[in-house]
Amino acid sequence: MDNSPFDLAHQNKSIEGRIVAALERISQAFRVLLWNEGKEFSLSPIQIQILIFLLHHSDEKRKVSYVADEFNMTKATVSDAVKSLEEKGLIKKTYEKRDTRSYVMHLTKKGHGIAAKTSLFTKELQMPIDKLNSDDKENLLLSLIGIIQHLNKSGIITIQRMCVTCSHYRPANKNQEHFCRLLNTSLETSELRIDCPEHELIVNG
Amino acid sequence: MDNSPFDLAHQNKSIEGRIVAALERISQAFRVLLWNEGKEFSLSPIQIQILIFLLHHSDEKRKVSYVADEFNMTKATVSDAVKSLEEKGLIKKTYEKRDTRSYVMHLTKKGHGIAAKTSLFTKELQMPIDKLNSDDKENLLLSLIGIIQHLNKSGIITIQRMCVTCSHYRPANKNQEHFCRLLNTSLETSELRIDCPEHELIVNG
DNA sequence: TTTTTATCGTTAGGAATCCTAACTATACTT
DNA sequence: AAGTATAGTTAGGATTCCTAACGATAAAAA
Repeated sequence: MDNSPFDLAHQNKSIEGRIVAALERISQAFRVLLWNEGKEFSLSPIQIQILIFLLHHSDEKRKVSYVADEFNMTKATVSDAVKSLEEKGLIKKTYEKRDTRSYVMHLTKKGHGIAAKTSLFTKELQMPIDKLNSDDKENLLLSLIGIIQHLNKSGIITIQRMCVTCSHYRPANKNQEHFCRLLNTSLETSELRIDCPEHELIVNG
Repeated sequence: MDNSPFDLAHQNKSIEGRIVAALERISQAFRVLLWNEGKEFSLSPIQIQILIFLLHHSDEKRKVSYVADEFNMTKATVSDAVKSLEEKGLIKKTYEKRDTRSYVMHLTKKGHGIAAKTSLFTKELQMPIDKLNSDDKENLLLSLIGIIQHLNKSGIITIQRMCVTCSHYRPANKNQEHFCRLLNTSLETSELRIDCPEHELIVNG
């Protein structure tokens, strides 16, 4: 049991354990940044996240169920937050004829303004990344993509829209580049997307 | 304004923006993992985090104020969680003679057991990291350390105990290795710590 | 067509998060 | 001895986040 890859000593003393610890610290930072940003506009973290999400995603994703999956929360939780955002006049609900059970959320002018401002909440994280050299950035991105992919496979992150899980994507082999069959172009490593609007999940069958 | 490093297009289209997006996803995963883990033992995320923290840190850090700083929360929030942990019989408070205002938290046997189990909640993150090659791991660790260092400088993360902010540490230059003056040994990149018990903050002046 | 089943979102109830502000008690300063 | 700083608590409040039960609509099966 002592040399199990997951024993405590290992978690603390191995480089893998340190990387996890570092990621944990950074994820704390996100929470802090989100909280700070929230204070300025009297918004909760989830409320801000929803606003920002609406800024960048298309109608079929602007629904309670999708957002709930996106943020790994229940519909009830999202419903609460949406209610609050509506009362504050930051979003509007638009019901469609073909299915009146659900609705699409839209940012109001005011909501759009706040979303645009708060979407910069990650700038403190971006600054040190800017300073890395190109190779380090590529390695970092690839490593993180690998981690997310695994988290996705094991069901911890239910939704994502990365190239590497997309049916349009063909992976890089030796002497070969990443390729997107939808755009019909090869992709640099630095162009691999984390959140592609055209993402289509690979279906096993 | 369009070419500002922080405009929206940049955040989405640059590699830096993608790295941030990836980190954001991973930080969501931490929340999910913590929540899942919590369900098993009827513990909230912060309660688990405190238990795990107690598992690895010395007496002078096992106090409400320190833990509050560690997790970037107010003392009130920590006080609540501690109260709950005490009621559940997972920790005990030990008052010291020299200062009866504060106390040191100790894990009970039961608390220790749960802490040990829940401390493995990051194993899903560790698995994909294990698969990276050594160079990638080192680069990843270094990149993350740089990010944390910046977050620390700008006051977002108040406490950390990394080599690179320690008074015992001498940085690597060309042809030179990282060095710890306390241990009096050079350090491999893979040995750089994120949470060193001997950490002493560099004091300017 | 009618019934059943599935899906969309809401509400209700509850424990916990997380804050600010005011408070008690102890310790340190002068 | 008085004033100031620090440790932790409590109270009050908005929000998070859950589960469970609930209406309403839509899709599938009978």
